Amino acid sequence: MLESDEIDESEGRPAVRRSALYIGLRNGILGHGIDPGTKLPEDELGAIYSVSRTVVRAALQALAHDRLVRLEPNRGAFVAKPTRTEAREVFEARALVEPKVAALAAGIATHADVERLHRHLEEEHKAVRAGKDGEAVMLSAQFHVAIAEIAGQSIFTEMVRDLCSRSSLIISLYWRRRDTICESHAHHALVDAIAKRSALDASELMTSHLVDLLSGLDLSERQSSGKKLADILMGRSPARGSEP
Amino acid sequence: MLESDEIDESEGRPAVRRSALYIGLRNGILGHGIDPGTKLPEDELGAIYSVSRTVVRAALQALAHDRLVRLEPNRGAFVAKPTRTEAREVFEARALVEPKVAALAAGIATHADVERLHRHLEEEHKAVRAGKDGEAVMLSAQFHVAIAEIAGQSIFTEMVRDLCSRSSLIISLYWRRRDTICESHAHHALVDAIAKRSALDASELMTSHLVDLLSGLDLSERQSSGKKLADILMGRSPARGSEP
DNA sequence: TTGGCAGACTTTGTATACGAAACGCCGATA
DNA sequence: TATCGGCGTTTCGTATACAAAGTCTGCCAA
Repeated sequence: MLESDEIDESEGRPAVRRSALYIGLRNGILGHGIDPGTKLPEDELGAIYSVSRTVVRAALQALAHDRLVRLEPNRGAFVAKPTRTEAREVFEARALVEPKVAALAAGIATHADVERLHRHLEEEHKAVRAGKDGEAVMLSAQFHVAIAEIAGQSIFTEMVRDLCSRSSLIISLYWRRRDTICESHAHHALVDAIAKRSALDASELMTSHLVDLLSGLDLSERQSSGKKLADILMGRSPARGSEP
Repeated sequence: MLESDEIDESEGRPAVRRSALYIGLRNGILGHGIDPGTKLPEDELGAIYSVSRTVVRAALQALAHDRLVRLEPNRGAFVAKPTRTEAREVFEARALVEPKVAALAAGIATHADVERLHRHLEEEHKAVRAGKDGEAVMLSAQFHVAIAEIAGQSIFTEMVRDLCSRSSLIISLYWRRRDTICESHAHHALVDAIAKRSALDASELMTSHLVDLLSGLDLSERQSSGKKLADILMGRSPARGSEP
């Protein structure tokens, strides 16, 4: 509820207009209420939110730039379906950016910042215990963004926000059953390192946390046969490993 | 002007529609035909390109997401004016991302890739010799993007593209007179390192090249008194209360 | 002369309307 | 019976129209 606002009302970007539709749709996708690949017809969305197609299109375009929806010319909008390759690339980018950001954050975090992270952790725990999986993933992403905000580098914050958004989508697609507890544990350790102002620890913990996250994903090339076939026929990414 | 297309027709992003207006405006800003801070009225742009305000708004929104224009609610669109802080952050981000990207590129560059870079270098030289300053900066940015494309990581490519766009704007704002030759020299050395498949060299050369670029900028807080004053009065914290 | 106010003008924000392209259905034909 | 082509429906793309917010100018009063 209240955190819906916090996602986008972060102090970093004052100028960009974000309609209620944008926020709602974004939370819907990130909270896994809407499956990847789902079509998002303009009329329908306009009817739901009682706005005209004009504003729907604007929101859709913004979401498309965030890579959360895919705009196909003359076809419409669909919630994005990152490929495994994209997924790997996203995590490779995170592995580069986030340890650096964590180190920066550890270097300048105030007591209030640490307090804030602790509160966030609390919420995460609550969501996990309540079994609200989608919300937990969303809060987890917000945790990473929160660290970036502490680091105080707006460009890095943007990057992390973007990458975490996509990661949420990726997780909803490629997550294989595994214990979520370990993640919360990693977050705790991270906060401790930041509280201790240990940049090195924070950096290394972030690295291993991301490796851990990635290892929880099923990014092997096979899996659902129909999808692969469709991809090949469409000409999207035919080259890499062929599946018998 | 054939390169105008190449900027945005890169193979990385097939779905996003980019109107002629978007491309034209982008090139106008990046090529320094339009000064930062300039207002971009919807009607005027629509008249120039013979399109309705609908498509103008879409292009403006896309540009805003690229941080090339700034959208002020009920005020209109202005070409962005990065602050010195933002400028520093952009280059800090580049310092993190681009050496990594250069190393990746060096690791997998084909002969054709190196050839392409050489051709690009040639164009850069031509632009510099012709005294086309704006075009030279634009080509320089494209060079960095080209390296990212060779690296073959679409997320990194996006990042570099974004950061280079902003850098063009930053350079047009904060560049202090200095020799441009050194830059071309750095690019040459970079290509050589990539041709030799030396990831370490490429990484280090990129780092020093970026440091060099940054040192060519005047990012000190004072500088031209008039502009500074205007900045303070306009952007920072306008004295809310009435003047005694 | 200066400060404040009210009006018109300009520019943006949103809605609606119309044209175009794509998809699906159905019948005709080999 | 399977395939191909035409037609209708649906949805998107663009233009235009109207409403709201902001800005500027000119006037009046202190």
